[in-house]
Amino acid sequence: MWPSVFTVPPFNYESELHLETANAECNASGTYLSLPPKLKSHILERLSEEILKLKVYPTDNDLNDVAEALVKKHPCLSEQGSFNGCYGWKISLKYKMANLRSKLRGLGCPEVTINSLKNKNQDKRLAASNVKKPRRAEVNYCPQHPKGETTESLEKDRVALLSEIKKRNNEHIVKLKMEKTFSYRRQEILKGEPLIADFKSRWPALFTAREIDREFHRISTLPLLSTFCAALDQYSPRLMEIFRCKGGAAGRKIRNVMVEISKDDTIQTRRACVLKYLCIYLNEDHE
DNA sequence: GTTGTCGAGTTTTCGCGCTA
DNA sequence: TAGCGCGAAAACTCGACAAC
Repeated sequence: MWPSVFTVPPFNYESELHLETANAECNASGTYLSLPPKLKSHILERLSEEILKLKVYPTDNDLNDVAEALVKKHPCLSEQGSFNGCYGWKISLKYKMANLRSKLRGLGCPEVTINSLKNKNQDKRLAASNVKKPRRAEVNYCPQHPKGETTESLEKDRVALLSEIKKRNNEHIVKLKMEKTFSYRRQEILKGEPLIADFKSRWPALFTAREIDREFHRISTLPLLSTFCAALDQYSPRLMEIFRCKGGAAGRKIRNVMVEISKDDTIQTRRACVLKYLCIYLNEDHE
């Protein structure tokens, strides 16, 4: 997750010494540092390393955060003539990240190679078209294959999974193979954008409650069920208020089902009922 | 309609090592 | 020490799409 306040990383000894002296001079006499290219290059390099730990595609606001944090920590780096003192830094970071992505693309980093022109559909082979990047909470968006594995070897594991899933008491093996083939599955989804029915026939093992929970965890590093239930519990009182205010046929239906809670007000019943009311509220089949 | 962003490619700048 | 070539990094351009 992008931090609310970006922490500027420490630079190498030489650069820190340079900045320390320049900051002292800036505080004493208000003179800003005339930046040597080598120092600028090192600063951009270190900042881009830190940004890369969080995002391959930082937004304009993200880069603004970084630039602001930089001039806040090192006032001598403020730019005269810039409306906020760091606009030039933001632009340089933007270039730096774009060049870094080009470098990573050349090295085969999957998260950026999926957006290279040669990996786009022929009819939409345009740079800005359909750029795939992690959405909120997607930590392992497009991971690399495990060491020593290739697309071909993982395809063999996928085929093996089709028979493994049919065996009894074989959950452990299925779990291991699903774990192993995660990167392959992600790349298949992101590159191929398959239809759900096709994907389901290729990966039937994924469509079980346990494996969906695990897959969610692999992508977001969060446990799906407990995260969901915690949020459900948090919003339940407010949802109940909304349901009570609902009028019409849906309102009557909800009030009929509400009797269940009065009979057995445990946490499980309450959760089940809130989900049921939500279905009715949204005019969907709660059964 | 405007602004920002993308990948790819190009140009510019800079530093380094070598040589005379 | 100046001049040169080279490579890496930074900066820029392009033509398009996407988001607001």
